Amino acid sequence: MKHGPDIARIASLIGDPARANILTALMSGKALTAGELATEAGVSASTASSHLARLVDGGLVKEARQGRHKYFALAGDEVAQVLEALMGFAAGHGHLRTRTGPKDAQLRAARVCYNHLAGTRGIQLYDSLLARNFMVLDADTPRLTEAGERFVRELGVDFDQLVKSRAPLCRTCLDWSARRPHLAGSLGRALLKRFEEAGWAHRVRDTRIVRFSTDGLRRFNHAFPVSPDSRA
Amino acid sequence: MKHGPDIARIASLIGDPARANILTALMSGKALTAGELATEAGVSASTASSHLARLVDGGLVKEARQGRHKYFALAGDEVAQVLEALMGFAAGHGHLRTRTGPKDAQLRAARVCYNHLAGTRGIQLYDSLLARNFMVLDADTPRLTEAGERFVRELGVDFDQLVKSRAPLCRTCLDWSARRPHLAGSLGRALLKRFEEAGWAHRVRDTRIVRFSTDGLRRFNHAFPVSPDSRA
DNA sequence: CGCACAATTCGATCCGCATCGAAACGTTCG
DNA sequence: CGAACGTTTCGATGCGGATCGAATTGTGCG
Repeated sequence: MKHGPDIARIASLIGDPARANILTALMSGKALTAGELATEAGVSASTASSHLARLVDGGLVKEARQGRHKYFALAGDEVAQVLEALMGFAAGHGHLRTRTGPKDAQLRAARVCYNHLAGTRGIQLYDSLLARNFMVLDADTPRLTEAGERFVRELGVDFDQLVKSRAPLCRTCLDWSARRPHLAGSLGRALLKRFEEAGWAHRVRDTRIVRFSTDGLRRFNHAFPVSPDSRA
Repeated sequence: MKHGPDIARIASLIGDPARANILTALMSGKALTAGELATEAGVSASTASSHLARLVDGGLVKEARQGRHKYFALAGDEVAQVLEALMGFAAGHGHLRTRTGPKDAQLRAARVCYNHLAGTRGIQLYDSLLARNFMVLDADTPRLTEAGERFVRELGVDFDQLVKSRAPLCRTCLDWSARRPHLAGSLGRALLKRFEEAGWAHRVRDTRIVRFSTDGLRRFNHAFPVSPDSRA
């Protein structure tokens, strides 16, 4: 009866409201302290501590002590993927959203998925790279072509640095609202960082929203064009 | 604090061992009766009934009364995707597999993911369609080209029937063991059905394993060739 | 019509665990 | 060293919900 892996164990970890709030908060990609997570989840410090211990034990969250605080972050891209998958389903089939505020529109447009760009802009980036053969899917996970390497170098990404770290360069991640893949992996991270450095966009404090400036958006559209019919 | 959708609600539904077993059983794609699911989950009939009611209420499972039994099935492809995502993570980070039996190897090779082909063979199929431009990713979800349409017609798929139903033709689904996309959607379903009809493969009773005959595998490899280096 | 079987409802039980406050521990800073 | 603060441990409390058996409803078959 019990073939597949122990899915109940980790689902029940996500299943508690307090822990779910913690994980959702960590989707911002930033490492947060135990105290911050406690207020974020709306529970006392002690309960939050207990929850965090369990999350770490379950492999969902990584901890790093720094002075007298302890910082927590998601254990990896894979955890973010699971959470996005859950959000994707819950968004459609959950009891209809209380009220779709303006925040939701912004989240759908561009947001950070753990540490890379997701939402409409994230999909645009992914599609554009594929359409112009800067990235191909032929055999393995998405793979950057030589032309693609030149391209990201021109954008100002420190490519040598990326290659040095062993982490996988390209990865796909399923999108939250539209059910479409976008670019994760260390390249996804690096690109988002680059956009921020270049002043194209900045994260809105305490949210996962990524706001593009009008000028930054123009440059982004120029760098990552898509065929007109797939514009969202 | 509480932006994103209600992920805790549905995660907690999956989080109970009995319900997780039920859902895993339903990943076979077959509709099962309440009684079968009860024994499968290892609980009494009454508790299973209660669980099933909750799963239906949560939108994870669909029910269909037929005579004096009630058949249950997963509510849709999206649910299967969430479950596969969870399995993918749990497989890696769960307490190391009790013992990797021969069944696991077969599951990794070829299995049914709700209703389409997954595992090494599923990935092979997906990659092959892309590599030969029978399918392209350019803008929207993967899309069958004209050449691809001819190709699947030659394989004996009733394509007109597929187009008539409104269900999306192509969809990607993240793989369980290797973290790679494979083909879901109505075309994915139809292809798996075709393989079974043609005698290339058959499902092993009461499992998600798909076993190819030696001759069937030869034909499959011929129909869906891949570049040698990506053979798994 | 009445028996057999599938599924559900009901009531009762019981365990897990989320939660908190207070106290203990560790670190930083004055 | 001592005070302030962040974090964790401990003990106690209470609630939700998983579970079962028995009784009930509903369906098919003889």
